[in-house]
Amino acid sequence: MVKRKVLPELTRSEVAVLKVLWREGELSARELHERLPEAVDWAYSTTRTTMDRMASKGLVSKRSFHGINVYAPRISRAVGLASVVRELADRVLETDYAPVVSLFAEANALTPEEIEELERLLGEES
Amino acid sequence: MVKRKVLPELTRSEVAVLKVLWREGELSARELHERLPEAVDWAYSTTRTTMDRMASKGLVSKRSFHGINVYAPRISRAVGLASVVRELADRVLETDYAPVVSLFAEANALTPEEIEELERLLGEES
DNA sequence: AGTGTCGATACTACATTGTAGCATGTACGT
DNA sequence: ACGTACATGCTACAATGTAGTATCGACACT
Repeated sequence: MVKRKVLPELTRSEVAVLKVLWREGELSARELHERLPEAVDWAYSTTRTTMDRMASKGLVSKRSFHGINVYAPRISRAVGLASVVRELADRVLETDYAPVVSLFAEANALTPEEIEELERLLGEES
Repeated sequence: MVKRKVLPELTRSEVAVLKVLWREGELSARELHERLPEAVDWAYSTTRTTMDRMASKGLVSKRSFHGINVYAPRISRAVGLASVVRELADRVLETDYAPVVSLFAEANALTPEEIEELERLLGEES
């Protein structure tokens, strides 16, 4: 039995949000919105909608803290980035995971443990 | 004046289709459908819809040849890949274009000319 | 010649994602 | 007690993802 790897399929928007949460931890919608990179030029309400949908899907947790909602990632960086790596390697580059993992490892400053998990998640192929 | 670089924003589906067309040239919907990579697991009608929408947007040309429609790319590999590189570098990795371009150059076996154009399109930053 | 089959086309349909606005509620300063 | 700031829940609409149906022409068969 293959124990199907259920790496989530992340949209571009979801990756953008998760990246902030991985870096900063639990945040309110407003805080997250302000920390989104420049390239993500959303209206605040767009951030809100995106985060609520992500909460419905289980990608982030949502809890009320003294009246305001705070969100935290529910998938690890390794899992999230593995998903992006797989998508890129399989559908765009059609190449091995290895060089893509290297690029991500450098750019996202992954720890050795994260890199290891990432490779494990990808099925340690090549 | 900055001569706004109008690299198109390509969806994942569009990239998948373009990749086939860049490799094979002009194809009918059926031919293209059969040549899509395994990872793209569409019904034939999905391929049709996607291609027609791409034709409407000007990403591919569509002409009737002896009764059947054939499609050809309207943007070069350099332009298409530059678009993907930019998206990846800006929104996911938040890093320079250079290492990403390298990865793409290798995986997609770009010619030196294409690499050059790609870098030019990205604004030869770092 | 009439008819069934096959592939191609045009058209329609519905869910998800991208993007954003509005109405309402609550805390806080004055 | 009241206005001002945000926060929240809801609604909306366009683009994209994904796919089905109706129709039509070419060709084989009877």
